[in-house]
Amino acid sequence: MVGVPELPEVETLRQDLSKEVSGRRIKAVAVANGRSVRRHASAKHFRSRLEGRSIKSVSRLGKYLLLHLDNADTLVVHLGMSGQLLRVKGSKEPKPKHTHVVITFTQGGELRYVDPRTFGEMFVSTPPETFKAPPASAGTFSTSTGGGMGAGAVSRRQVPELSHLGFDPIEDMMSWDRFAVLLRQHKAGLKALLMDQQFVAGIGNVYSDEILFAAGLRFDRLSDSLSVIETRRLYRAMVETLAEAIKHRGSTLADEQYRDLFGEAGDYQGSHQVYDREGQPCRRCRSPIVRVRAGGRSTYFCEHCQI
DNA sequence: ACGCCCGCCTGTAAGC
DNA sequence: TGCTTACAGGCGGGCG
Repeated sequence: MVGVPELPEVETLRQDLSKEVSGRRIKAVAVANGRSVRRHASAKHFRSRLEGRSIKSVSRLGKYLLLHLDNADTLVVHLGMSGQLLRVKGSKEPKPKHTHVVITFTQGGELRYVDPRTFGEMFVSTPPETFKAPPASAGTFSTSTGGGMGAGAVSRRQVPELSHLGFDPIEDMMSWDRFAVLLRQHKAGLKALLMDQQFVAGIGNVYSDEILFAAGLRFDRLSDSLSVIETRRLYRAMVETLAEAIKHRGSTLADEQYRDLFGEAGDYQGSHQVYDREGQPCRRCRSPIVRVRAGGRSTYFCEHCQI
């Protein structure tokens, strides 16, 4: 059914990319489908921004991968619904269908971007002037939801195209009190709020359901109706569910769509409590998992365990 | 102003 | 059996 890369899948890719491509120099870039680089005026423009550059480090903001280049530019990768990033040792290996971009390194090997549904994209971002020459004195930058100065905050300033994203739940830790304030400020149903990238970045349909089950809260509870205990449960559930999924290298569902950098499946789908488990017994109370449509999306939950 | 819903896409699977 | 149709969903934009 679904194999959408969310924060845990993208973080797994980031960790592997960090080891595999940091320090590598880009020899050539081939674009087979211009739609994947649609933010650029042309594929040639995209290529020219990358060729000859080397990759310094790899970070992540929500579901976006950030490959930092040696000239302060950033190659941004978003996998959309069906994107895959694959590290291949030699160029002779057969290219999968829908291979839209191939980045070849000078020391051999290549990075392939595969995306059947083409909802994903790649683009090169240039930091704004204010970031290029940071004032030595002051860290007076503020973020939309104020998540402190974690790696997410740095990335947000460096990549203006991603300035709309909310805090990153793994990179930008915050106090429960701060989280409670944000929940009251952004009044909405809990599932809609968790999936709102401008509130918190990186959570999609699968992990929002898993987080809400872990928190014992229904998808339609209003965010300003939580008690102090419930607020803490939600924050803990969010951080711990995502961290646990990262440990298991993400979820590869029935469609096998998500694959890591080496083409391997994730391992967390077996730990899912509710997602894609309609009619199956709740692992906690044995009552059947219910599926409803909320905000146009499939929503799974336990009527007994979530209130 | 804000929330909902469409359009973008292809692969898969249910339905006739 | 084979074709058609529905569905899956991240995200941006438009409409109510």
